[in-house]
Amino acid sequence: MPELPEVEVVRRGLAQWVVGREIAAAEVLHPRAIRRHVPGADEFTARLKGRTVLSAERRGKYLWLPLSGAQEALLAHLGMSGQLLLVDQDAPPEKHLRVRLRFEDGGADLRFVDQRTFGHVMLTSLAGGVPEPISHIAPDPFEAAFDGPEFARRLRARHTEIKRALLDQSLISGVGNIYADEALWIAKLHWARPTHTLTRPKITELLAAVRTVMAAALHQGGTSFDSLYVNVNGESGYFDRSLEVYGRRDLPCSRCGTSIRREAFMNRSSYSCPRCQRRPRPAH
DNA sequence: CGACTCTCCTGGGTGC
DNA sequence: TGCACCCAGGAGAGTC
Repeated sequence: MPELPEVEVVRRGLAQWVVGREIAAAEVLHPRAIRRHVPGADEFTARLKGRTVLSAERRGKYLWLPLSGAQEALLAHLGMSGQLLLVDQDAPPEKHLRVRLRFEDGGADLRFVDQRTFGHVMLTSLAGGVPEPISHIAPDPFEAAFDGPEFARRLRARHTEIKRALLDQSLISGVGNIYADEALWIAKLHWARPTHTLTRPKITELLAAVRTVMAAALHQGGTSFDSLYVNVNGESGYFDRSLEVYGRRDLPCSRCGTSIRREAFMNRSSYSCPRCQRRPRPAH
């Protein structure tokens, strides 16, 4: 489940191994992978041919590669299971290979492999350096453009639960289910805490927790990827060791020893410590 | 427009 | 061994 740290690891790999190379050919092996590219597969491949990758950028969980020529970029979202792999061009196709880019230099392909097909790629215009389809996404907490006081103001104006707000990419981008649970545990907040009851200092504390947990994950992930393998892999578990609550149902809280609980939340799971993270009083 | 639910998808795990 | 079922979850579409 790639969130900001995992996507940043991929971005760094792309910056090192794909930037500066000219695309020779693109191939779409599954139409769903380019479902957001409205003009379709033929147009997608035609427009990519001959373009050179200029850089590798990221906002939240989105990645994009600005291209030579018009102000356009190849935009990618990894979804749940997406991987961007650098693979020898003669290597056999992966079982879930969706899109393949070949390069003029004859070096490794860039392959988009995605088992569950929640991810996608598309070719899109850039407006002020940001892909047009993600103009509604807020900056992520590691960007200079991220405005902490504005985030606090908007959060307090909402009438919803804090975890819903953390997962809302238009308020703050890059946070997913795993790091939301981890940050809430650090800040000792229950996921159902109403946003309008949070004080500004508490929001500052929570924001610091978000940055702490993501920076720690990035530090681990950034040291574990192979130079020729740009990978986001939910099963590798390379960040699992640092998790305090996510997936730790019935295991002891490292702060107080109480068993971690799992609760249903938005058709998924939320993990928390019943003692450190007290459920808010029901609204009435 | 805000708040919320539904939906897309595949494969691993579980219970009978 | 087979099969029905559940679960993982990001984010756009749709509803009220």
